[in-house]
Amino acid sequence: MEISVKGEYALRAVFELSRQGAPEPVKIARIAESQRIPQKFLEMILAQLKQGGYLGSRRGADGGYFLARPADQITVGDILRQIDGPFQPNKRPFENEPADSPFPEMWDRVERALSCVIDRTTFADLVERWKQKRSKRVLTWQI
Amino acid sequence: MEISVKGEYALRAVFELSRQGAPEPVKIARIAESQRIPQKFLEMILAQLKQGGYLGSRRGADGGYFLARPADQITVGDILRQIDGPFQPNKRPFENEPADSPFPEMWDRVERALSCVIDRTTFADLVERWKQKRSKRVLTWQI
DNA sequence: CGCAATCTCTAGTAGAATAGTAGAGAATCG
DNA sequence: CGATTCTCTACTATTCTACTAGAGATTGCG
Repeated sequence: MEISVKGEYALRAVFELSRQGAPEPVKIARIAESQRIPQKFLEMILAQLKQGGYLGSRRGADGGYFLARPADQITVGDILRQIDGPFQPNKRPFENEPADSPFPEMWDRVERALSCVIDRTTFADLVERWKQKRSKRVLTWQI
Repeated sequence: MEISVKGEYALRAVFELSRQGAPEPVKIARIAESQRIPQKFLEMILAQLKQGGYLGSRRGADGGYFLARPADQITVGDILRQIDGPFQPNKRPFENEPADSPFPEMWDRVERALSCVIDRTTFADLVERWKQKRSKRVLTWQI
């Protein structure tokens, strides 16, 4: 019942790209710096996200990574599953469990409850909430 | 985003004790056999659950483990947290994250969604569902 | 009491996963 | 060309997971 650091990094990286909004590529080094992620580790993560079809990239002087589709079409669940693998606690260790075990049903409930959050939260949502929070902070700061 | 095998074993063990209903202690060996859990591993798990106040035990000839409180007052969440530790993906790696990060709020939502299932499901519920399932099976079997 | 059954406590361990690091290679742009 | 940046392969220290081994402490019974 843990989210890996790698998964968390991946979310932050995609959030960073979503926040820019611009279609220009962002360099790994900049993402790493602004989100405080070890750069070499981030390289692996971004490659994995590209391979999943969520990011695109360009090499060379003005290269970098960018979203492969709009931020409102990428969910938190997409990214977590791409990085940490599927979340299915149910069909794991017990091959020969009795057919009337009450646990698979419960795991289904858990999965659905979780899905309601992570598969419905897009990065556009996250950016919007972030903007709202920031504007509040600026307001109170001004008073 | 995984449940450990140890956690799953713990759930099955407590379910086994709840199913009996009887206040007589059940031997480790029997729980291990009927739920197909390595006995020595189960010993550690049961000790941990006792230490958490969920189980009681008695040594000697007719010894064994038993529920320390009624099955409708032990939840799946209780057991999972006792074995696998608390589920809080939020306050983990980023000490110096910006105050306007949108992630802590999202992790709160996740935690609440999860809690709605695991902290509301008691072992009495599980036993009841199991009985229902079993009676259905018997019925169709009889037709 | 003596003894068998059972829980309890300490220690160890093989293998996998996590969270990285290092460094050379390939593409892109001016 | 050559500087910049992504890309690919390989390596590694540390921790975690899922166990196992064996001696010790309690309890109930005859």
